[in-house]
Amino acid sequence: MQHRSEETQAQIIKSAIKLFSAHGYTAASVDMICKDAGISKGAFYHHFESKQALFLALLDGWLTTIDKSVEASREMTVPETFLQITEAYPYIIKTASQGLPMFLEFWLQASRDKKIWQASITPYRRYHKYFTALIKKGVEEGSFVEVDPETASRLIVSTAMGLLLQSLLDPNGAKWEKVAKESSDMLVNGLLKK
Amino acid sequence: MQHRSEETQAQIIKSAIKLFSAHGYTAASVDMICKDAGISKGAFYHHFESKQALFLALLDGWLTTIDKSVEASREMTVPETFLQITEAYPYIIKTASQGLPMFLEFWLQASRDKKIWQASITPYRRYHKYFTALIKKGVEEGSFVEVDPETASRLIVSTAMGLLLQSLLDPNGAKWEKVAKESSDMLVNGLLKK
DNA sequence: AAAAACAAACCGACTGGTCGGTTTGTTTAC
DNA sequence: GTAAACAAACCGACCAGTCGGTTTGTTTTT
Repeated sequence: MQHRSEETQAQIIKSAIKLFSAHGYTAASVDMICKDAGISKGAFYHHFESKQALFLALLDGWLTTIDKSVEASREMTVPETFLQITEAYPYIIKTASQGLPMFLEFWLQASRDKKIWQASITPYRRYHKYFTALIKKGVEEGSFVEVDPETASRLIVSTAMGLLLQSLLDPNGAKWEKVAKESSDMLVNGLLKK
Repeated sequence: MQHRSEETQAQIIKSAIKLFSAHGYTAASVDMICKDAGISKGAFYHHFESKQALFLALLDGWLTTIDKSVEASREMTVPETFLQITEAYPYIIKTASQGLPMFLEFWLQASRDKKIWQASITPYRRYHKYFTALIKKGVEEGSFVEVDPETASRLIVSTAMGLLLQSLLDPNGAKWEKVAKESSDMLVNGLLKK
């Protein structure tokens, strides 16, 4: 009986991502999600306590994905890590363009909803801390120029987010993958010691 | 009767900004806006054709504000303009912290609604063009290092937006005014020829 | 091995309430 | 007096969430 249950839950999540992205958290109704997932409302409330609980589950899944990719880069040296991130940008842009409205939705909900805010802010601060430590290590190693790791971390994250936002607003306004690659090159070049 | 009418309209807009920011476009109802503005629904629909029309009016007003500040910097030299922007960051951060969810709301709605998208994308492209031309001029003048003006423009806008976003998510997580100042210093220093 | 007992998964009609928008009637200004 | 400005009652559609009942699969008993 477990297999069917898992499948249903996966289908709900899949439809939820699709519909929250397309219409927003408020506008995407539970009825819509159920219809899209091909299940009943009863099944929905069997798997999730509330609409918000589903949203939090989505957030959790998304964070797990990021955690995995961060974990994967744990073994590398500092410049290697940054090189990897730089090279991953086009891929991120490409894949994020679909999930991005969803990401923005998290952001917006977090700024309004205490529960969602707390679920968002902890991992955000954790990533920031990790990034800052990485840069600090790079500076201490001598592979980076002397910068304030705290600020540099915020700057890098800002760039990534800003580019994603722009690519969301105007997908055909520029070759975003190219812009992303060049932008991060500019940033990293300014950071790496020659 | 014109005076009272203008006052009512101004009150509707004021309440709309407040409530759209606080609850989002969908969640902020016309009833809520009317109640907050201290008017009736009849008065609302006398002044605005629809909820969306009000939203577009808000966008229009916001764009006019930006236009004015861009116009004000038309007279300056290129490095002067950038210096001004750099110094304006703390002010922007400070004032935007309340209006930012509204700004994000525009973004999100634009990614879903054709009408709002068209009202957003034209000025966005115009600003980008203006910014690119500014950097190009700076490069040609010799005051900037050799960069692709297109990319540099996107990068600068990205940084600004990313910082605003981060400050929205975690207002007390950092001294954002300081981070903004330092970040733009980093960027401009990398751009200006010494 | 078959029946009985059980529990998880699921269904869909229903509820109380809210939504954007309309209609109808009243007030206010000129 | 008449037209713009506003108020209030109202409409059908839709919302998140509930609930009594049904199906489906597993475990226990015989």
